[in-house]
Amino acid sequence: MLSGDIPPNQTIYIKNINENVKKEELKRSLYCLFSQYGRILDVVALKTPKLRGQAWVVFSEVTAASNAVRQMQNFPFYDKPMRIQYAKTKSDCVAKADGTYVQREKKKKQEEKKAGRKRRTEEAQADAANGFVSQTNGAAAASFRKAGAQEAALVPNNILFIQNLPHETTSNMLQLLFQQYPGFREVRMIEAKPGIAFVEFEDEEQSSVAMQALQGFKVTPQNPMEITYAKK
DNA sequence: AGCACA
Repeated sequence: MLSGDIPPNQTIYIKNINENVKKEELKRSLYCLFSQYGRILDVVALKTPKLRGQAWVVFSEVTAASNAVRQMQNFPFYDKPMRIQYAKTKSDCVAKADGTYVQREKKKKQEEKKAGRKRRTEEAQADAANGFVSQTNGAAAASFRKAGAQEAALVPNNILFIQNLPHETTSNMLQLLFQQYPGFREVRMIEAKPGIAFVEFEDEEQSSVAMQALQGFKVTPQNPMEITYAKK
């Protein structure tokens, strides 16, 4: 296994990230890219010498992390294939949620105490969760798997590409949804290609906000919107 | 290659 002996974790660790990408943009792009696998609780990225080129994405479910590790493995992200593993330790934000969080200073002492102890239950739960098979995949990953690793990287831009719409969707319906977000310009649909649409914003900041807000929005119960950035 | 939470 590429992920080695690291047990499943609801947080994924990503390395080989293009170091030229600014921290805030990186976080936003990771959020957009991985939100198709489930609810994201946090994205951590530091640009310190030791930590640049790496990031952590914290999911609310281990299953989401497992799908992300498998399906986004080697995804060309800003021209570099992502290398994804489970994180080695629990993220602070989940420790805070489950009540096990301790301050960074106290943590040292606690490490020594629990050195002999095992964490069987936690690992067993994670393994069980890991057994599930993925069901829904977002558009970016789908086209990535079809096209293979030579596919262009997903680059944030001001135009969103919407898929999985019911065929009866009209541009007016989409406009109602997207115009509530600042910077909205227009919806474009192509008669010959039902089920998809392009939504243009003034800039990539604003398109990203709308993407995050409406990602997975269920137009019908069977039609969660799959939103990616349009190819340039 | 590199596993943190400023």
